[in-house]
Amino acid sequence: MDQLLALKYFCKVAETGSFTSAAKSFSVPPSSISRRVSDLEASLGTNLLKRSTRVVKLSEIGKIYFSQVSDILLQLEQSNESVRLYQSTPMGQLKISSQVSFGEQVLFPLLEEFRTRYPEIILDISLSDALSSLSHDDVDVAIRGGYAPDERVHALRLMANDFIPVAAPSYLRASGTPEDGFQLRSHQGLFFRTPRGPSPWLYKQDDQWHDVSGHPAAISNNAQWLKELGLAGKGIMMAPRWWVDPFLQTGELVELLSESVMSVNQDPDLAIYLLYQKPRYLVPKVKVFVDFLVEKLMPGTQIA
Amino acid sequence: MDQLLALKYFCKVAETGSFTSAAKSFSVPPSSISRRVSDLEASLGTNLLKRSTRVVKLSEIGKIYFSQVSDILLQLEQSNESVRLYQSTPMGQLKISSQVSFGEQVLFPLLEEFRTRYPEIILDISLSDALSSLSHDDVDVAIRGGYAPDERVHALRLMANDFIPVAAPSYLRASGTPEDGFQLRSHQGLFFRTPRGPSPWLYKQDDQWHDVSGHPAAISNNAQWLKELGLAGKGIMMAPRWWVDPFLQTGELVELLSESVMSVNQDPDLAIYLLYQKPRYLVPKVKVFVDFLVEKLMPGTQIA
DNA sequence: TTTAATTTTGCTTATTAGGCAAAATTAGCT
DNA sequence: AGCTAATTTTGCCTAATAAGCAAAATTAAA
Repeated sequence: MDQLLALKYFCKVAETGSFTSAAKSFSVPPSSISRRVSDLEASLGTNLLKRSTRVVKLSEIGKIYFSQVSDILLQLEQSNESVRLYQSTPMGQLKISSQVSFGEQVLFPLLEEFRTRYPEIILDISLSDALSSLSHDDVDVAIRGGYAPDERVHALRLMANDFIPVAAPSYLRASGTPEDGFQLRSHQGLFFRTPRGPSPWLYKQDDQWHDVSGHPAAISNNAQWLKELGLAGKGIMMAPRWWVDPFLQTGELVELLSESVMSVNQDPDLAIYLLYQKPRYLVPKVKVFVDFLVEKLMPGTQIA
Repeated sequence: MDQLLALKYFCKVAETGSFTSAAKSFSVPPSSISRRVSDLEASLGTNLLKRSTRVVKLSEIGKIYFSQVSDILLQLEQSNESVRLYQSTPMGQLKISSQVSFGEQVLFPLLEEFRTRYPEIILDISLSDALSSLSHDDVDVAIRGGYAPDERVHALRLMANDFIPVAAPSYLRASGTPEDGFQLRSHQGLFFRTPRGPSPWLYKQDDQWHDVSGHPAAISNNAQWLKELGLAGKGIMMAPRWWVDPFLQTGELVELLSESVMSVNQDPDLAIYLLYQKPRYLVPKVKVFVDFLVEKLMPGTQIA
């Protein structure tokens, strides 16, 4: 028996005092109402209504049951409504995981505008360079360098992630400016350690990749420290263009070998990806965040 | 969709963290659980669960919905339980309607025991000689003189209701003791007025009924006043034997023409009936009251 | 990478609600 | 008091939907 339906029918009969009018408001024949209410009474083993052809009144226990059940139905309707609200307006906790450096340099400056635009969204940002799969961790969206992972996940290419060799003018004055990729091997290197180990310096010549990593002067997973070392002229470092761009502008760092093809990875399409789960029903808070990042970082782009 | 079933399934999945275990506890195949929960999610347009083959976790809105819904289900179960309690133990308001004289003389002395035996029943006694049909008035049981009415009503014969002519010794000394039914016509009469008019005195001779009503000395629907007049020797009165029995014992009233067949009604089976509705599901409070009256007034009798 | 537990899907069967018409019930009218 | 008309209930059929089973898909863990 569809008990909830029976309860709705019963309450309507109790409210209107008539099976016929209840039937009208549900657009079903009166016989349906009669049967459902009878079933309900049978399942409870009680008479909820005192029937007579003209007037339908509640029995003593029917009155009690009605007052409780009508309240319960109201609560249920409110719960359903709150879910619909959640699905129609951006709200709730939005858990974002991002690479440390991207988060610090790109993401954080944007978030204040996001927060004022969607005050009902509570941001929960985790910066980490450990790659966390969306499914395991309790994360709504993740921002990662690399390439598109499995298919259950939307991957949106936010921006290129080309690595270029850079050094401070002071270093170049002291150690010389490399004119060729292979010369890098004799230089001091500041290496970023990924979870898969220190990123090598790769140099492409005649469709062949060559490891041209210099002498490690420092290795760290903390990009900020490496940047400080680089600015202090302690060595050459391979860094994403977007990350060192401010220093290239001021001349605090200089791009090396701009004519050559350099990378830290043999995959040609290194990029920053925005990853989010692809559920049957997309949650507004996620959608507006994705839209927001597209708007800010990929102007003029349509999301798929 | 049976939404309530879906909600129960969903809550069980949320509690156990597994479709399979939920399926076991409902003894249905896991596919049923899966489908019902999917339907529920579709009807709400949301993902309540984050599924992965090993672990099923609640989504953000799923957590909220679950906490609300599980409470609602609990409330509903409590309401159902309270109905079952009502159907299994005597409780609630018991509305009794009775003839005035029967109520005063027979019923009231019994009720204190009933009240102590069933403290959860709140008695609501209406004494009236107007015959109220059970269906119209909000009455659980009615006690009426007469004979069995329609079939939707249980009629239990509580006791005989033979009317006998009585008078005070003082009256008989002053006006003489009638030796024959027809002599009553020359006597002073104290008449009880029923809703259908004053009750006549009927005398049966040779299978023929004769109206032998005396001169009306007083007519009233108030039996108490008539009784006082009778005790004061103001006339003869036709009264139920059970009503005047205490005075016959003390000699304050004397039965007349005990050899003759007298009545106030041509129906032979005048009796006091206990009437109560015959619903599909008998309510305990009514049942125990009926049983109680049978026990007290009809010792050794089985109720039908 | 393979394995094994779990969920989902495709199909059929069984159950249950809807729908219509006729019968039964009864409040109100004359 | 009997009749009328509105209402509820019942019988029977159809349509919708949940259950049941097996196979496929998925994925956490070994």
